Amino acid sequence: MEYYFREIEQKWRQRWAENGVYKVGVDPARPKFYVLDMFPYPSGAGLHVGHPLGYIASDIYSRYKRLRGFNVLHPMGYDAFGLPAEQYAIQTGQHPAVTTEQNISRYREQLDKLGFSFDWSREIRTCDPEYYRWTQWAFVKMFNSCYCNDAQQARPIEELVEHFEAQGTEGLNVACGVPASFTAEEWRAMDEAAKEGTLQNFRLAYRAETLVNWCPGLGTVLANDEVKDGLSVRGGFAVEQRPMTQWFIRVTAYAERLLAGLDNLEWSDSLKEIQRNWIGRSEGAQMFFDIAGRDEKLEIFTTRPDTIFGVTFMVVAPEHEYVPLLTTEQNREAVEQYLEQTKKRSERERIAETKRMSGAFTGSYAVNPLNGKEIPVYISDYVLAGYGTGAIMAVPAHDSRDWAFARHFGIDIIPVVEGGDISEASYDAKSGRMINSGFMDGLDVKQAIAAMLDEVERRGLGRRQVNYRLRDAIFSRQRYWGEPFPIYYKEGMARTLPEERLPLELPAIDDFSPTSDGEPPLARAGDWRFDDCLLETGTMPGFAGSSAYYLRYMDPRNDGALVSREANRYWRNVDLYVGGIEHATGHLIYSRFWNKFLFDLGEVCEDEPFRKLVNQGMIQGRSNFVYRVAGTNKFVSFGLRDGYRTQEIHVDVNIVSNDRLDLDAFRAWRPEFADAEFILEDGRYICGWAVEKMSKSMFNVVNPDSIVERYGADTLRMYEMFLGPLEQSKPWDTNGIDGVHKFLRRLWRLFFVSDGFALSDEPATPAELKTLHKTIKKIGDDIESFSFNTSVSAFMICLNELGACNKRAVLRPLVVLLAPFAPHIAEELWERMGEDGSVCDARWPEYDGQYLVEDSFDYPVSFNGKLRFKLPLPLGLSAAEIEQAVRADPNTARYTDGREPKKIVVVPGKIINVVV
RNA sequence: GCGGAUAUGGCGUAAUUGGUAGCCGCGCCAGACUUAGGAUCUGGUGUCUUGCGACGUGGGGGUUCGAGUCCCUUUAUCCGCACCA
Repeated sequence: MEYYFREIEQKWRQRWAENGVYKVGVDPARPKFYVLDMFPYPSGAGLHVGHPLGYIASDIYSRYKRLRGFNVLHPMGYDAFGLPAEQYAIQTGQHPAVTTEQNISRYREQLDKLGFSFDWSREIRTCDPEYYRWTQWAFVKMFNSCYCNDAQQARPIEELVEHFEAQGTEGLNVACGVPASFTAEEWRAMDEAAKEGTLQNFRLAYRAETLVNWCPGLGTVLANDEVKDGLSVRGGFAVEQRPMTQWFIRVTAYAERLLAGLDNLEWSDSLKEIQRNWIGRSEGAQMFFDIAGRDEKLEIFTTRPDTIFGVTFMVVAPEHEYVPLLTTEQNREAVEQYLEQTKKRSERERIAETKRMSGAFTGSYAVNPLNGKEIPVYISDYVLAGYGTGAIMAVPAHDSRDWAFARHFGIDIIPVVEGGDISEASYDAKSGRMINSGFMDGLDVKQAIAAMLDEVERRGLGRRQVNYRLRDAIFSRQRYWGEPFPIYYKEGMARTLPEERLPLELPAIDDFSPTSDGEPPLARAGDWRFDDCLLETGTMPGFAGSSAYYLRYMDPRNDGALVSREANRYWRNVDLYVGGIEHATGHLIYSRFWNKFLFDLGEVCEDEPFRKLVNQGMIQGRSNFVYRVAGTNKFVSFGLRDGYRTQEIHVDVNIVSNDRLDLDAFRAWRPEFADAEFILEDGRYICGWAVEKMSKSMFNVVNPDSIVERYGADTLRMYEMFLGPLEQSKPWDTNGIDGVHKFLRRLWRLFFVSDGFALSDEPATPAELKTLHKTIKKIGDDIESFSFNTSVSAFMICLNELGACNKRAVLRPLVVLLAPFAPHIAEELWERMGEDGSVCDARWPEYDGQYLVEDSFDYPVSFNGKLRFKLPLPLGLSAAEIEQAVRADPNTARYTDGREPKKIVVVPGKIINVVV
């Protein structure tokens, strides 16, 4: 009987849904396991064949865990707020809610065809008010919290106020934007607005004016992880730096915990490394330099305090607050000209011109605190306003940027570390002996750093300091399709909505572009007010909704809490998270922050959200080409194209199979090719190919629906796994899917005898048992280690070895093994075998070690490392006995020319090596 | 520039973690059944060589009885960060 996959798959999809086979709930009697996929943004283009890769892997793992007796939570939902829907709305006037809804149904339809074991009763959408209510709720909590550095924990803002009332900033160690210092009296003397202004400096969600990434193309600000190479990640529009007042989340308060927490996570080293670099911890010193003739001091940060004797100038960022103060009358014109010039340069140009040094002398001098020398202070945009203090001490001898600057402006270059040649380039050494450095002379760089740090603190020139590259997250977007802020403004002060007013729902508007005076679209809503006060018109960024969604899945319909204590204590956190590495510096940082914050509040019981994380590789496109003979409508096959002048044209990969073009389909593809003629090789037209990004314009997008239609979901699932290691990026190549499909068909046929379903109850032979148990062990080991590609191979090997076996004793366990990979066919066979219930609830077979043990072994015998022959010997011989057998073997005499071997190396069960 | 990863037949890949390199699949070749099939089954298929055999895991060197695997060095590709002081 033929393997009629279409009917089988449809039948089981329906059955699973009707019987709620994948519904789960809290069950203290069973161990839990939480498997999560990164939920998709439902884009208009629908799913392509690359999207399900991670979902298939996580589904296999979920089903496996379930067969192993775990209560598996495996939910799915949609990250439904976002820019593309809104951009589309601006163009077409269609409400984003409408298009999003349409896209979601399309996604659901596509996902349903793939046989996932999602518990859809737990579906969530970030744009659902019942969901984003809890995003807003968390934001209010952040607004009302600060971060105590001593306790390393978020604390209620009231505690901070109490502290101010009692002792001002005295003894305060709370994360803040700019250091503040005032007494209790001064605090009490402040009016409400001043107090609020002060508190903003400490709140975990706060408003501040700083330089932000403004994207005119999108009409909104963006967080650092949303900008790449000076362009917006979404849309690729230019981004500029602009001072604006925006909402921020004080992620930096958690920098140390975000860094330390990585150590205990089962994440790939490369992903951890990306996060470590993004957090960018560096140890060094904060130091103050006197400004000649002034009371103010210039504060800098350096990781190399040891090089202080090599400092020959100072540089401050163009945006530094001291620039007006430092600029003398004679230099005013030059400085202003430079400021003008840097302002005009876009972020992109600035990045592109990193090698060109530019700057201006301010006219002021700073004093080197160690040797009292006066050194000039410059401004230059190679110093960033946003990092450290926006000012540096420049050591041209040992820093390439400082060196280039010094060369350009003719400033002294004084070496302080021995061994480099500084005439042509700086000597950026991190070790070596100190010279020209007073008390540090002769010390190694490492010792010198320690010595200098002591000296700095002893003399009160500054102190040890840790700096982070991580910035606070810009949290507002001047857009419509996002979570509204639970914030209103009264007397110029931001206030949070009372909790009972949440969710604050998005108002209906019909024009999604900014207002004529540049206000965000929400300003168009007629009644965007609370208590007669204006509500915040910005909305939250994309990462807001995805930062705690894994918690909501635990208890998705709870209207009294984000997640109940009971559900949270049971499901705890995500045991396995599968998703793309592109979220390394965005979502995966923010949700860790969000979770830690909720942990501090006692709302959740785990400090880290995702215990183990697997990054599936990206699926690239594999394009096909035809070769048109120049100036004709003739197409020459790939192998013959060298004889012609040809033009390479992308051809739809869906009308190509194994690089062989379907000629009729090609003629029908586009009118211009209707009369195409072909120059064939061996009667076929062979296409060329290349690996490219999967995109419509390259005609290399493969839709999973078409594969499911042609081969079935089970084949697609297994083939995607068979393609290669899960974590590796690879092109989608449909060549070879036949092999997997053939496997399923062959397997199917084993269960039938002359077209009728029939299994033999004969006992299995030792050889069959050996194959079976080998496979059980292999599949189990492979799933545990996410080597799904090799497990698919193992199934095929198993089938090759079994031949025409149709014994229940062998095939029944095999069906269970197969169930995670190809659930539909497994379910069908399970039913036909007369088994009770769903194969989902079967027990994973245990392998029996006795069948894996060999009784003899063909020892490869090599002479001086070269394999010469194989010697079959029974297992269990001692090394000495094996050596005896080798000496006695006539072959040995042949390869040693009759001489005694010098040495015989025996690795029992592996190899024998004879050294002659 | 800094950090991370990868490199194996015509192609995707595998290798018990230092022990017979190339499992499994695609493709290709041959055959069987058949005769419009892009179906099914069987066998073969790293390179060179008529053969014996030699060579072979990006290149070069090393450790070892033995290296795809470990060490040094180098090249190429991909990813992340990027004037981060």
